[in-house]
Amino acid sequence: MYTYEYPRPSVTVDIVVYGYDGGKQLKMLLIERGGEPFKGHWALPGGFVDLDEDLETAALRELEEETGVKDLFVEQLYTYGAVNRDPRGRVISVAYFSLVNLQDHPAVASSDATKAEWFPLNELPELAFDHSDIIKKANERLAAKVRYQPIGFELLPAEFTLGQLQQLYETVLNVESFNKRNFRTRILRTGILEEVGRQQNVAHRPAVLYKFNQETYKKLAEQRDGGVLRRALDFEI
Amino acid sequence: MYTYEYPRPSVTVDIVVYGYDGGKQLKMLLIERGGEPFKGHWALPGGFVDLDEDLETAALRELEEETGVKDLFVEQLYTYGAVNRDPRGRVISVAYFSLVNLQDHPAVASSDATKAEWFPLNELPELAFDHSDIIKKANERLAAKVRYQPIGFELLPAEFTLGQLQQLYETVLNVESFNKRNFRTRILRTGILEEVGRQQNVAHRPAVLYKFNQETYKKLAEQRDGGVLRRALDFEI
DNA sequence: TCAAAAGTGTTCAAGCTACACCCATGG
DNA sequence: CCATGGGTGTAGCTTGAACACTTTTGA
Repeated sequence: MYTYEYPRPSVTVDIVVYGYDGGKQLKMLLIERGGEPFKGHWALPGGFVDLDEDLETAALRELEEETGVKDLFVEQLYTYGAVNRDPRGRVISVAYFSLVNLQDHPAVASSDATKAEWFPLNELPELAFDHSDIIKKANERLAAKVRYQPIGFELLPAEFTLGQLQQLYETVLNVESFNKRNFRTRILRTGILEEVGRQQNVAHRPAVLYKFNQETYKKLAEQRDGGVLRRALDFEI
Repeated sequence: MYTYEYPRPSVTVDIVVYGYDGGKQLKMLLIERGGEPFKGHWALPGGFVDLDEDLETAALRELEEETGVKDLFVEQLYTYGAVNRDPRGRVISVAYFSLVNLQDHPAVASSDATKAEWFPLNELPELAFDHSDIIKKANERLAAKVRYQPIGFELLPAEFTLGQLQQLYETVLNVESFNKRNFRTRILRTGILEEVGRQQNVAHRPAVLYKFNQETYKKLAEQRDGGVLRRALDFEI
């Protein structure tokens, strides 16, 4: 038992993991809760933070314990602390956000306690706690992020075609289709893609395979953060 | 005394408040700590979250208690939870972010316990805890925010000239000077400014005074969030 | 030889940048 | 009448959007 002079909340982490398999839908990793509250409901992976581990460490640990998915980059999303968000008492949850490609992280371990599953984004079940709020915010973050960062780093396999990249963007931004010509021009102009070969055995003209050049990307990102603004003001209003 | 089956961290809030007075420097609101740890050091306003109040409520309450500043909009910034960030034990802090104009919030109450003061951003003292990390992140957020949101809503008095608005942007983005012509064109094109009069008694051609039109801004923001993208992809890299 | 997807050339309009210039006021 | 900051016209270039077209492969 642990005793304190003032009352303290519990602190948890929840992780929103998006997966992409090349199709027209992103997927999200959910678990079925094995215990109360919300037993039997689907929820985001997550759990209580140990006192001797950082928040991000806790997120990765819980994710692996509950779903078997590991070795991914997470980014903090938002912290949820409404007084009554958890029937067990005051629970403050730090939400994390991650992108993975399903080729690298297909295995979803079903431990004895929990069942884990990838759901298409437009077919999510009803969720426990305020997890649908968290997902809503994560969706907004993703849509914003895709505008200024090459999310393909994480969502696509190491080598991919421009067609796959375009399909991914159309999926994430939920648009019919970009103009192929313009998409290619813009992406290639950035210089963050590097040719690595050609497709084999496809029933059409084989596409050039590309990989992301992390170094070039970092240089460009530094320039941006260093104040070399392409436009003085954007007012993307 | 409060007893729990598992150990729990303490949870605090910290608030980064930027103030603007029309000059070439933004200011930040800091308090001098009256107790240990870091007694006598400067720090962000903040404190422990009560179990029956939301996080944002706690942030506003602590801010008013410590500095007398109230009635402002805050936005969540980031949550800091490194294991050893506080010598008192495991303390997780949810940081908030706010913009105010110093005309409306000049009074900085010095309660018996704490001293509060506005510091120019480039003359900040050494800070307690990991508060300089928090401020660094807040600065990044501010620089990003200014690109896509009219921060003048909060930082300027109700009526202002385009010259003042431009001075603000130059201050926040830390650039020498924008081209006046282009700045005016871009801002006015958005339609979020509304003429409300003219300057009086100035030793030069009196400028038109503007105010922000919140309604027009909301409409535009909804359009943007609703998917009407001005450009398909930005890659502001 | 056909279907399918990759990949290119080019036009037109919109937007950004830069520079030069005029305007109104108080001292 | 001048210093000061407000305010405007416009040329030249860059970028974005759109469309039509050619290329390469396996079946």
